[in-house]
Amino acid sequence: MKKEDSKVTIYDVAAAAGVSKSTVSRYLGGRFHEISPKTQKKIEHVIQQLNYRPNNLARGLKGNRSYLIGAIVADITNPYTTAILRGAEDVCKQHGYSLLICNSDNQPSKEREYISMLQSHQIDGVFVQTTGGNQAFLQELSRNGETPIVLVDRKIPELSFDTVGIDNHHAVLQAVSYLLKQGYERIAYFTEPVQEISPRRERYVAFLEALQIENEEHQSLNDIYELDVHDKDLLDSQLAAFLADSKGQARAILTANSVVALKLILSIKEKGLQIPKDIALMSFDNPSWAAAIESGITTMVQPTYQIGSTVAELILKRINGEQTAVQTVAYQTRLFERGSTPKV
Amino acid sequence: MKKEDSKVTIYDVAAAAGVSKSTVSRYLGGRFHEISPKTQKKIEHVIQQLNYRPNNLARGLKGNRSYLIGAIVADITNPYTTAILRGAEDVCKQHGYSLLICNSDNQPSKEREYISMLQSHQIDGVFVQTTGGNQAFLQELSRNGETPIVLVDRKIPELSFDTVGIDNHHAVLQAVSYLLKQGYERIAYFTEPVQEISPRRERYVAFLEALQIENEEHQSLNDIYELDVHDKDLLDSQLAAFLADSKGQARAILTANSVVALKLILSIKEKGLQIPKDIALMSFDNPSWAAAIESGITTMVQPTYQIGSTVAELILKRINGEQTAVQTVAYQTRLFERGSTPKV
DNA sequence: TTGTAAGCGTTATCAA
DNA sequence: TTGATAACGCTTACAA
Repeated sequence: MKKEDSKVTIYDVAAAAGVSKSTVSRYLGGRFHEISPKTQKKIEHVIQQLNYRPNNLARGLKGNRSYLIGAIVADITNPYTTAILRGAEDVCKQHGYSLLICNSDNQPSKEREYISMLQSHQIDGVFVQTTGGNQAFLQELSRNGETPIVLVDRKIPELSFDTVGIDNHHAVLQAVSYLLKQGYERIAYFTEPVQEISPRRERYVAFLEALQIENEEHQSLNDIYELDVHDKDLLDSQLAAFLADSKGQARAILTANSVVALKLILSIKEKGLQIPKDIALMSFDNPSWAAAIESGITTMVQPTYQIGSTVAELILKRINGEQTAVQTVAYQTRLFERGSTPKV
Repeated sequence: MKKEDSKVTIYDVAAAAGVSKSTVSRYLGGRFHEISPKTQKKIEHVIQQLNYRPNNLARGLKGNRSYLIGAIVADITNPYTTAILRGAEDVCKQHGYSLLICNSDNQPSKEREYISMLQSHQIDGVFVQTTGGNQAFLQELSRNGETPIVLVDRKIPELSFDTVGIDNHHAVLQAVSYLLKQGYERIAYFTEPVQEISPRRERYVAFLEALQIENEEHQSLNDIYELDVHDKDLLDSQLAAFLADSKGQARAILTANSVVALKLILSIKEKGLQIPKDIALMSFDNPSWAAAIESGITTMVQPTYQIGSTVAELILKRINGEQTAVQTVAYQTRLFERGSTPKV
């Protein structure tokens, strides 16, 4: 009944079925036309009996495939991230792949360590929401192991990797245009440090451009605030500065993501102000709580699940040898209007 | 300069350094006292030069270690889950282990498939927030491969696995006692279907008990509502039922987790009611948005990060052969008072 | 201190 | 339709 030796191998199956390893291997590989129906039945039965599971390590060593895909994300506790992972996971599972998930915390050094680790595990592909600090390592990973790499959310212009994200430029234009149309005279943009992170930069640039296009009077650089979500004092003072400067105007804030939005909401409430009466608010991303705060927070929705599944599909295609040209997929966003941005 | 052959192996390093594979292997294993300083330097240099990374598949095949730990969670998009993963990840990384993350969606069939998959990957250990439907599979995994298994959040009484979670009984007593002390006459408990999921059952039982202990008048079974977070109509009608039944009383709702809380908040708002004026609210877990809704939602905080890191530590201990008795770690929770449960 | 050789569990190439 | 046998990249006796 119960095998007491710990691991049952292909050899045990072969012995029990009275055939050779090769035949069992053929069975495992699904090459049934090379096996007589009788032995096939027998092997099937023995595998059940022994509860045999092929060893992926051995399989990978021989076949140069690990059936592992790496995922390096900036912050796994961000709902944007998990939604993407969810999409990727479904596709991977469907194709027999598993996800090795790594959290870079936006630190290039951690990202680098994880790249190494993933390389050791012989991952068949990887997608990374990059800190931007490891171009050489990524390039080497891609070149040396021919490992397909897909960038999510954040581009690296210098490297030609498949990239999946949104049309940031268009999204910001749409957001600003909407806010202006709602009648806001003064619009600020609150973002995490722009640095060299592409979506942040694209949104930043687009924001400036949007104001210029839409309304000549808004050509002020001062309405962009870079903040660290962990530095509450800085956030508070920046909010205060904007409030002071826009006194008496119909004003709105656009935030670069939901984490910034949440911090800002707390700060606004602490100041005893109300959304949208005292200040309107709109945010990128569409966290679950967006509908539940005040009369709802208007958001710019990214198709996160689809981004994730597209990423996985691209990787799998490359793994399976498809040689299409490097591509960038930019999804359109959707403006979800809620109570935080009423007409003034 | 640039090796054009894709993978550089231990053999390449050996050749380039003019030594044998064994010597390089000794270097990799950190057994420096068995190598002359000169060759050590040489190997070190060559490894740098060639950018060599040991192949984990080969290493694992030989040494019977994959340096992989599996994580089967119910829902990766739940902030409770990601906080735990975050804790586990930090510990794993520190010890050279990587996390293979699997999302069961609370479906036993998916959980089962993932158990198989993880087994194939020869994971060195696994932690699972189990659906409860795969006891036989878990037991077999544990027995057959001697793979350490740790249960998170949810127990399986029949199986003797290390388990990490919170003291649900105490937490509920504490919550109910607090609400009563705040002056609420009528307290309802909203939970996802209790089924055989241990924390749900424990909280359920504790809730009944708490009412009996604290206040004889509350001995009504009717104030427990089981709902499916995807069935909005059901939730709406259950809320309506409780509201109708408790008309005129000072009333509060305790929710079993933050997902339920959020759905409930939406439903309450839709009905045009206010928190806490019309109804008080308190929830298990402490999602980031708890502070931002209305005057804040009072929560029962679980030490999620610590739960995650404890889980990983337990697994690693077992992997490293520590033979301590099976243990259950139950952390205490902390009541975080906010505006949703004022004194009446 | 170093090298040789066997073996980990597979798959793939050959013969039979 | 099957079965030997040689890899895959590494670790680990055992020799030298």
